[in-house]
Amino acid sequence: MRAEELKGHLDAMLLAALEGGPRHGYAVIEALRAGTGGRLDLPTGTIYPALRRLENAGLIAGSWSVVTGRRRRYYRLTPAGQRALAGRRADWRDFAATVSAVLEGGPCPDPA
Amino acid sequence: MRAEELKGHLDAMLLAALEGGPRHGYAVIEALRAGTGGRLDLPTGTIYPALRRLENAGLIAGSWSVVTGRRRRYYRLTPAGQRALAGRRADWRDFAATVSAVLEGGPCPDPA
DNA sequence: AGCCTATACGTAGGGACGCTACTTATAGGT
DNA sequence: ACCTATAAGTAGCGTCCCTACGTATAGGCT
Repeated sequence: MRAEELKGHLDAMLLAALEGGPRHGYAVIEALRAGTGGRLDLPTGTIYPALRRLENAGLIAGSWSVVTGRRRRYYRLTPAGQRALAGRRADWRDFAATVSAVLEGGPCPDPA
Repeated sequence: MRAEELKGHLDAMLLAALEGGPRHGYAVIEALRAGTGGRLDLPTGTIYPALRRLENAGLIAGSWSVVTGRRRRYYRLTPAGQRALAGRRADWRDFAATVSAVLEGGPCPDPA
């Protein structure tokens, strides 16, 4: 997975990863890795700033808790986040259809 | 189409737009617009630098010509560009499958 | 003649974003 | 004592697409 490909689609996947219930950052990484058969293995330097960004945007809400001595920050989707997720899903479908039309569609005939 | 979504996928679409034969920049814009039903309407400030980038990378080759008094730069795929296009197509399929698995797949069950 | 639009190419600068590399800290196994 | 897994975070970097602008010709309209 090339890095540039991901740009603009990470937020949608993070929101989707939180759709099934609150998760902390490390668990999000593992959920995405497991959910994609290992194809998506994001570094912490990608995840943690992205979660902060989503939190600042009001799409997710975080809270600290301590489990077996380790501090964890659990994030849950806010109502705005659920709406954003629905929008991002629609965006993705539209985007995927557009790119597929160009890449998978036959070569554009020369209009000349 | 949000801007960030496109990142990393433009090159593949430009290569695909040139697969049917040489085209100049302005014609590439129109071909992509027509091929996607107007969903992809890229500004010239996106296309021209991108074509330069692909040319510098050796994936396309450009040559000037003059048609009805207007100068045009026609680009054609190089053999390396054809190989790159095949690779990018495979990348796209893999990427699309990965994102779809996360967004369209059911919510990841809580392992707890 | 004067003006506007379409055609056609280009650059400069900026904003957004994900990654690399590094730091801090606890739990548990060898 | 050491190493790995778990868990969170930051600083700085590089890439990339877009906005805004500049240049020029062809052709239609008034």
